[in-house]
Amino acid sequence: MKIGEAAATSGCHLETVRYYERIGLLPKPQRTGSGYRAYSDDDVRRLRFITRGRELGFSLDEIRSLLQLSSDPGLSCSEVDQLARTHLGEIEQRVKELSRMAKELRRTIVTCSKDQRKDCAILDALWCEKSPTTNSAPKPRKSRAMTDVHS
Amino acid sequence: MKIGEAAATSGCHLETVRYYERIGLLPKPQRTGSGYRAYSDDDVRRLRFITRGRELGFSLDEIRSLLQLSSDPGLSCSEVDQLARTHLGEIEQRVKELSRMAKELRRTIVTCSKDQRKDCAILDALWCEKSPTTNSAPKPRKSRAMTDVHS
DNA sequence: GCTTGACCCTGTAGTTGCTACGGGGTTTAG
DNA sequence: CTAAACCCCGTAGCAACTACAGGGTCAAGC
Repeated sequence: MKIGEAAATSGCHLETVRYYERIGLLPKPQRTGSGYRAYSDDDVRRLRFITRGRELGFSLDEIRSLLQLSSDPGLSCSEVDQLARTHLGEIEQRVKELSRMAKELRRTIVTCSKDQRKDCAILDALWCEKSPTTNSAPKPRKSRAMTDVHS
Repeated sequence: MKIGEAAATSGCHLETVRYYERIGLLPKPQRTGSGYRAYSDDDVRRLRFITRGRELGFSLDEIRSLLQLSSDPGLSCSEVDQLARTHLGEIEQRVKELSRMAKELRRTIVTCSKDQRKDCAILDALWCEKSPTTNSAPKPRKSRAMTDVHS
């Protein structure tokens, strides 16, 4: 199977397949006499493993670990489980953050569309003086002025 | 105000401030006699605008638009509103995708922890033969074999 | 006066996960 | 025999930073 077909059947971009090979996620495939990549069924399965992992939001590094764990005859299911749980936690965290964002945006958009004149609630929300959560300036060392501004 | 303080009060990394200047999101600030950046209150407000925008998930390009709309005396609130609504839609989409991922992962993790032996449900899910949604191979053009594999 | 350390400067390269390009070679249908 | 469709390689680009290396500045303490 040539690269184009391998890419199509595993649902990823042709250049992505070469990229996975370049970073060592996919083994270097056989070559035809004219230098074309020739993928075995196993290669394609591995590629599908990767794309499915990506669909589930695993990073390429995590997928690398999963592949390694998978090939380990010592069968370390608990490590796989741990990796998946950690990853799930991260996704849930991200969902929470995005939901918070969405909520705030929705709120702002609603109040904005009420008064469609002079003041825009969305811009106001962005310009607002609310100080960022926790941050101290780096000890201004008795910062005497800064009067010598030029140009 | 020097860069370190400006960064701290607006809640972003010092190098990020320089980055925003480099890409033209933040105007080039005044300089002290010794070449240090000297930020005005307006500069810092603008920086805060940017960081707040980022917190709401706007891209730097979107923030650039918001800043431009904001400075427009012709007051085009509807454009701001449109941008925010589009952005909200994207965030909601992302939340949906991530929630789907999380759901599938949770399902897989649960079934995996049941049988903590030979077969790992998580790896199985990744190795599974389920073909990717919609994808046709690129017309194998009667692809005659590929028998000439070498090396 | 001199050192120490915190701060600042510039420019460049790295990160993740691709995607796109230029400039070529190969294969096969018509 | 030509044109289209496929493949090769290497490099550069994207977003949005972050992290150096290799220097300069400045105030305080000894």
